[in-house]
Amino acid sequence: MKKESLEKLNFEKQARLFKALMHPARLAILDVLRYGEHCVCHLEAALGYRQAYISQQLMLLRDAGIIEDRRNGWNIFYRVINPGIYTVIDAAHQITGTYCGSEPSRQYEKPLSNCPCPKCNADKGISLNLNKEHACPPVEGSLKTISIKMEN
Amino acid sequence: MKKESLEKLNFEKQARLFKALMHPARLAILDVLRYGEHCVCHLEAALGYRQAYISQQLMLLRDAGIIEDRRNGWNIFYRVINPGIYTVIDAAHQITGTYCGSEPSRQYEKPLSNCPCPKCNADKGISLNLNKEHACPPVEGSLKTISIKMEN
DNA sequence: TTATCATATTCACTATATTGAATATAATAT
DNA sequence: ATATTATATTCAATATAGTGAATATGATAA
Repeated sequence: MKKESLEKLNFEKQARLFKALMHPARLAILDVLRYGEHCVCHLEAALGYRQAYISQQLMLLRDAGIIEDRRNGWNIFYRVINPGIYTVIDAAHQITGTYCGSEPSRQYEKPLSNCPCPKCNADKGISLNLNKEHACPPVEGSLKTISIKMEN
Repeated sequence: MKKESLEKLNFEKQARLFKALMHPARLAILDVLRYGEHCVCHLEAALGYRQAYISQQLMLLRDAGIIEDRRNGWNIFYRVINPGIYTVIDAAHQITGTYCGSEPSRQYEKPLSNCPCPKCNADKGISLNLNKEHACPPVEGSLKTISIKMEN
């Protein structure tokens, strides 16, 4: 393939990634998933969107190759495939002037009172049956991005 | 303002940034502008799009606060306001699998045979009258992004 | 098997983005 | 002034994205 058309393809690939990130609801979802997988009802409780709406946005993120899911009984847990997506998001945060210097919050990791998922009800004796391999957050700390000027 | 609605606003601000980046032609334009300002005819010659089309995309990038322009005689030179935008773009490149490890190219800094702008015709005795302050590229090397895991 | 729970999908409508064509503007040269 | 050059804007047609409402699926419990 010609170098020129290869480049155009690269820009299209990248544009598709940005297209997936260009919606506030999807950014909010990715914010909830920052420290590990969560089920749809957790996203529902955390963000206050309707279930069908969240499912639609999840479908889009899934089609874009950003998240994947696994079923565990009634619940379907979603998680980010490549934590590098938060490098992109944090770099954007630096430009828009938010999240500068301060750590993203872990607020969604705490159990939510209005969420029926096993993660939020572990203390109430509800069977968890969590797959340990996937229950671990993909990124343990927050990703901080720094820029380094390189020699040519 | 409530913390919750402030967060929603932040996501919207960020979404607008990604929206500006979600188009292949605009990514191609930003690629040309990586090492410094260029005029519209240079973008035209470099990318092969129609003039009006480029102007339209430039307007969008300008409205998004990503680029700014200055007039110099016949030519209007565009440049990136915040080079941090390339941190976002390069982080995306890492995810899509392009530009990995290899330096972005300076190909558009060389004079183009089919571009009538003063920068491309400096050797032919055409008056330059360049504003030195703006003629310098905003970023001298390429920005490489690395991720560091932080303690909580 | 039937009911229920969590989640996904489809459809239809509206809003927004893309893009070509035509035209306008602003600076310069004659 | 007028013509020319570089660039911007407007308009219109089309394509794509956003979103509510209704419905489907698939796992589990009774």
